[in-house]
Amino acid sequence: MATLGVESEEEGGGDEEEDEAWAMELADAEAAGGSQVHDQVVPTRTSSFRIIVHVDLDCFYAQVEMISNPELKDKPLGVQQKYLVVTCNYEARKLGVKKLMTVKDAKEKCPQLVLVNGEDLTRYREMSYKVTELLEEFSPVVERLGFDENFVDLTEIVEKRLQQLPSDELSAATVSGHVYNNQPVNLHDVLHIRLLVGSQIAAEMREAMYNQLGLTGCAGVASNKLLAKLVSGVFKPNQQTVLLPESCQDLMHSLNHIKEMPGVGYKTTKRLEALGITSVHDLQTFSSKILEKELGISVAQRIQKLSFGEDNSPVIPSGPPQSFSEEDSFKKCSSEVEVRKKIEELLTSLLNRVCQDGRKPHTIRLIIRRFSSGKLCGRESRQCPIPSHVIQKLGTGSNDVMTPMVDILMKLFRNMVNVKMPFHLTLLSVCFCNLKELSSAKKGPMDRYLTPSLATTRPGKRSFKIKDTHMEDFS
DNA sequence: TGGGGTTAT
DNA sequence: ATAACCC
Repeated sequence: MATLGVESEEEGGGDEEEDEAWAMELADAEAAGGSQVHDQVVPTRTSSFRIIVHVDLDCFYAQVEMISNPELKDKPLGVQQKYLVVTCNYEARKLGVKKLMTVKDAKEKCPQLVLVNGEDLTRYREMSYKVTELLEEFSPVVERLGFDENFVDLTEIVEKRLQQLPSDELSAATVSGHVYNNQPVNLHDVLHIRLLVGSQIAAEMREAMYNQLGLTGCAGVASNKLLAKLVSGVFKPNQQTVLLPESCQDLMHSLNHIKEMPGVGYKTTKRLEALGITSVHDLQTFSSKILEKELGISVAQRIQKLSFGEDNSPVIPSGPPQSFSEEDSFKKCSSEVEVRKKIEELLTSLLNRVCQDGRKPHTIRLIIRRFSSGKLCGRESRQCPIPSHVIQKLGTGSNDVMTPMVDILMKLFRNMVNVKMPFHLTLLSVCFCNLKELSSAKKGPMDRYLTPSLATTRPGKRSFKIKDTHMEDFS
């Protein structure tokens, strides 16, 4: 349990109280201090100040494409999905192409634009996990955000490096990359020193990414995830920036609109605007009570703290994915025959992926989007458990697992859509989730005998706090 | 407007 | 099962 630089000690104290103290510290960034309780030294963290790095690859899909085909390197390149240029390299950006521009607009802006199709994510996904695995070598605490971003909690390795560093070398310590605001580093300030060491590790990470994978990216180093993420984007392609605590408010106020705050999405932005809140300063100074009544206590308290640059959310190791899904969107799909055909395509790719992963999904889900329906993003889904005899066949490759799966999905489909009435779909997606290490036989005491020591819940994921309720197959 | 992902309710 | 968030 000794993460985050806690000197764990076993004084025969109750585990339960230790867990409480631990959870408290996670929840409250200010709860530091060498509190002495009952003449027993409670894990005294020097401070609860963490060192977090956010690593953000430059135009990731475009980079992968340029590695696949080096002839694209010096040309303006866009990656296309359906009618959209989802990302593009910096050559293309110079010529006015933006992310998520329609192909039509992009070609108008930049007739020389070279387009490659990026609807198949396989190579991007594979490269993405190579990056995460490389970062995990520095510290196992790596959280993925999409395919091209990772957070790493550097607190522990920074401590280790400082302990190994002779004091005469400390005065020669230098920051790697930019310092936000050009703020001077104070070598007598322990927090500055720790961030500075963090910046050096960030530089090593970027070097390793380039040398081993050929990828460039940005990094931001700060005391929490929010700040690390915001500061990583300050100097943009292939550079890094560290934020010193004194410049935190400057960074927050550099945002021109609350919608630029990670954690404040489309819906919340609209509701905040309705309250007259548009800037970070507006949000900081708005009545907490009214905000809580308007957005609910949870969202209100979280985003208002975010507006001050406060974020106590831990870096949660992502581990292997929780789900695998494949989508296809189209102008029109309106017959059962077409639906079955699309489902078979999606399933073919998914079965390959699930087979490679090794774990077994115990739940399958079908997602659709109907035409028009006014709603943006109006999706509907149905899910059900995968029958155990089908699960068993999953790894074995040869047997026909396709047919029973398609049958299940078509039943889910008919449960959602009345096929006797006309319908018009614009998207189909299939998702495998509820992944388990082994297809555990039904249940009962024998199970523990046959598959010893294989926990069904993921280690690392909220391992504290959850009391380990033993849940049996639910979906 | 894509093709993915996550957690909370 | 949906809704919010992230890329």
